[in-house]
Amino acid sequence: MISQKARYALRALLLLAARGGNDPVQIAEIAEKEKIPRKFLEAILLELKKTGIVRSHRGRQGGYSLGRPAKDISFADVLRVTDGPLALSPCVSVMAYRKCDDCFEVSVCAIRKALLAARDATAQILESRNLAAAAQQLRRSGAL
Amino acid sequence: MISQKARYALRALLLLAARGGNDPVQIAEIAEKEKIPRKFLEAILLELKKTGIVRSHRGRQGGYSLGRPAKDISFADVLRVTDGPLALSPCVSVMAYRKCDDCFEVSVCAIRKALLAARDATAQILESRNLAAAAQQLRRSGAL
DNA sequence: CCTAAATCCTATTGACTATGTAGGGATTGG
DNA sequence: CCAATCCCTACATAGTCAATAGGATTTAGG
Repeated sequence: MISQKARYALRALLLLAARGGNDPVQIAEIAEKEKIPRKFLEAILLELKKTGIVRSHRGRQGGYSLGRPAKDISFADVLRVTDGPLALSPCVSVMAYRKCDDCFEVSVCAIRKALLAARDATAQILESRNLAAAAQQLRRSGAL
Repeated sequence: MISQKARYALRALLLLAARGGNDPVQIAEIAEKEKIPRKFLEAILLELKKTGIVRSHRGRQGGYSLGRPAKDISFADVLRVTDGPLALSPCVSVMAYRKCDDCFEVSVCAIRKALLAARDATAQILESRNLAAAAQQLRRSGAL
């Protein structure tokens, strides 16, 4: 299951994507529109900023906007920031490989082979879904 | 990421599958061979038993054996017991559907559409991998 | 029938994580 | 300058994960 943090992040980013424009949107506004606890959202946006997914503008009239075109921000990008690797095991993670603590021999691990196939399937989907497409979908269904 | 519990469960089940035979294997033996904390393994096997994945024999000369043919026990079956639904969100779970707490309208949720595709891809893989195939793989590579 | 060996069951513990809150520091537009 | 805004650190609370403890129940075999 994805975390609540991930849901909040995705909702906030979809709002930014829907705005499209370049003027920053303030935390307070996002929090209110998306019913996200303000201080928690603050922390989430800060993390997203560190990875370049969003950009911030400080001071009066400040706020957040997307760090790159919405079509270049995938669901996988976001989930990796909020929830860590997509993989079901460190030994099948592409972005953050690590041997399992109790694995005696990676190359012959039958569990690993299955989890690797699962990771590839998940990553293929989540990397192909981006904010632009999702926002457009919402627009078409009249939800925005 | 899957839980440690899931790893232990899969390893224990692979051992049972490799034995093939019908005579029960005792907790103590599985724990020692697979380096699993004995009491923890006890709890895991108990859970697996409740869902029919394994069968137990009490009393002297007791122990555990697979509850059905190894080829009919998928990785998905096991992970659902130890780690809950495969889905990344309750609203895309087939085995345990539930509306997300803060979802205003399921039918137009753009997040849901992506997570649903991810679930289908993962489930397709994990339901197709079973203990018999995994055990055979181990046998071929000389790990058993 | 008695006992040893095994599973079954409930409760508890310690460490860690998830979700949020509090308070103030740093920056910048007007 | 000052007020609005993001930035940062610390803390709180509840829940989950991994493991342990201790005994109750069942059964094979003498």
